[in-house]
Amino acid sequence: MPTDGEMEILQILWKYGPCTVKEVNFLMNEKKDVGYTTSLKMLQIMYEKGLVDRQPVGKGHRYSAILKERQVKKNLLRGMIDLVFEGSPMQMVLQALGNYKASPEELRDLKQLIRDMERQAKK
Amino acid sequence: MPTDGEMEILQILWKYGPCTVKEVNFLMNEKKDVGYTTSLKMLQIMYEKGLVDRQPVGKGHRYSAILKERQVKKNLLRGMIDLVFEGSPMQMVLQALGNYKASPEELRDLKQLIRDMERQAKK
DNA sequence: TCAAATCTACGAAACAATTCGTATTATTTA
DNA sequence: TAAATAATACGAATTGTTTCGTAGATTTGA
Repeated sequence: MPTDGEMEILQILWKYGPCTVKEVNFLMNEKKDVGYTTSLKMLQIMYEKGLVDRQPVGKGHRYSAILKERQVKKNLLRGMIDLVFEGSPMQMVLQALGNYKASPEELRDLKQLIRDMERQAKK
Repeated sequence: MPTDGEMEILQILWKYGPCTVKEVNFLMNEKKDVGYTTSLKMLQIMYEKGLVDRQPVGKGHRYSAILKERQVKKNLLRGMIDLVFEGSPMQMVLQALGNYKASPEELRDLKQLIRDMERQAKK
């Protein structure tokens, strides 16, 4: 499971596709100050862990995420639900949506989702 | 912000109220093997951090959570939403509820919540 | 009373995450 | 070609978490 720091890098790779260290470091610095070698080291460690792949490009490398965004987020969510919300997704959802002001579009999406869930439940 | 290990203890304190180290340790061991001194040390560190309070009871202590369950869970959720779901609660909710089979009661709660949200939106 | 148990303090080991300095090698460019 | 730049490797410092061992103090109960 990726750490928080690794998640930041994964987000970048998912959003922008395969990147060089330089690019990753540049994008990282939009959120916080990080030295080049720090970004490099993170990518190297993530490579050892099998979190990212890399292709030689010129003399350097271009790193890309291996894990699927959807899968990772699902797992992280699962972990949080188990640890914090007694294994109940619904409890988390209720918590997340309490005092959240949704836009009309979001409400529409949400209602659509509920219709889907009701259809599921009938089966 | 509590670590995962600290969360496990907080969950116990929230659920059962103020506990002695012995009680905490016993309840911890329902989930995983932990030595008594480990539980003690965690509680001591949490006490130093101000995560728990304690009252002397007999020769020992009885520890209680200081942080409010609701507030902590809200913050953890906030962190996950920012880190993983681009700051969008709705994105997380949609992810959490996709392929989740809700019970009729849960669906009822959810629909009620949406009605509340719509009323909110009108204001 | 004295042995067992209970509770606590202290410290340290083990591990992992994060950060960066320095050195090496290769490449570009002036 | 020599100097600047770029990419990498390596290692180490720092910090935090989790886990226990050991030892001291206190209480209990046989």
